[in-house]
Amino acid sequence: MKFNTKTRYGLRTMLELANNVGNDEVIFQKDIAENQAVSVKYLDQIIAALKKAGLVVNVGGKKSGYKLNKPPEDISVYDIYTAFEDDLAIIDCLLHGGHCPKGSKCSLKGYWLGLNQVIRSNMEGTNLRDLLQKQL
Amino acid sequence: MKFNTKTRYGLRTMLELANNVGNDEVIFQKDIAENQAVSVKYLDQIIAALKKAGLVVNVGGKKSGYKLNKPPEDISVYDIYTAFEDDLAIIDCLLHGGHCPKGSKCSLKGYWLGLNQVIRSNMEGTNLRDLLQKQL
DNA sequence: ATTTATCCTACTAAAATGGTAGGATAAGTA
DNA sequence: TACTTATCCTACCATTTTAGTAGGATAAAT
Repeated sequence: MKFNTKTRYGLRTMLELANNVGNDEVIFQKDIAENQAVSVKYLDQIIAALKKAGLVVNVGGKKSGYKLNKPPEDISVYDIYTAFEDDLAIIDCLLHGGHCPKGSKCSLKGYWLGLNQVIRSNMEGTNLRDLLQKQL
Repeated sequence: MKFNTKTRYGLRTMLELANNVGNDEVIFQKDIAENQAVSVKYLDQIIAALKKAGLVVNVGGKKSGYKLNKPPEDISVYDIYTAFEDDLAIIDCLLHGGHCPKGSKCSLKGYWLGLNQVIRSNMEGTNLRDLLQKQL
C-alpha cells in the first residue's frame, strides 16, 4: 500500500506551479527538477503525463514555461493521481471487468469498496488551494 | 495503490474462521485452501503469518484444526493487515526513520499523513464482527 | 547558425509480488 | 510398530512493477 514516486513528484510539481499562480514568471522543467531534487529526464516524463491529462500547459512554446491549466481550487489530488494511474482500485476486482475467483459469494467486496471510496473521496475533496493554505 | 494477495486471502481466512466461532468443528488448512481457491502451500504461509501475529491458534496439534485466538469483535482489519505488512505508510517518509530529500520543507507531508490516518482509522475501526454482519 | 528547452520512445537494474518446491516434524491410524 | 497425513519451516523462482537512465528529434529564441 504505497503511492508511487510519480504521483508524489507530480503532486509536488503541481503545488509548485500553484504557488506561482498570479506571477507571470515562467517555470522551466529544469528549475522544477532542481527544486524537487529529481533528474530533468525523469521530471520530463512526469510533466508529460500532467500535460496529457490537461492539468498543465506550456505557454509560448520552447524557451518558455509551464503553468496550471485551471485555477488551483479546480484541481484535486485525485485529478493528479489519475494523470499517472487508472482509477483508484485498492484490490483488482473493484475495477471494471475485474473479478475474483469467489465471484458473487465474496462477502468482503463490500468492505473493500467502502474503503476504496473513503480514500477516493479524501483525494477528490482536497484541491491545490487547500494544500497551499496548509503550508502557510 | 493495491493491497496484496496475502492480506486479502488472510482476511478471507479470518472471516471463515470467524464464521465458525461457536461451532466446535475443526477447520483444516486444507479445507480453507479449497474454499478460498488457493494452493495449500500458499495458504500455509498465510496461516503461519496469522499465527505468528497471535490471531489464530492451532488446537490439538496435528490432525486438528484452527480457530481464532480472540473474539471476532477484538480483531480488526488493521490487525490482520499488520500480520503481513509493517504499519501502514502510504509514502515512505511517514515511517519511523524515513525521510524525503525535501526534509522539513516538504509541505505535503501533512496531507499524506492525514490520508494515511484516514485509511488506518477505517481499518482499525472495522472488526470481524462487523464484517460478519455485513455479509448477512 | 547555434543553443537549449521541450518532446518522445526505448531500455534497464533492482525490488516487490505471487507464488512453487522440498522436506522435517509430529500426531493419529492401521 | 509402521504408515499416513497435516502442520511447520525455509529456500527458491518467474513475472511484474518501480524508478529511473539514455538517446535523440524538434522547434523556438538568440
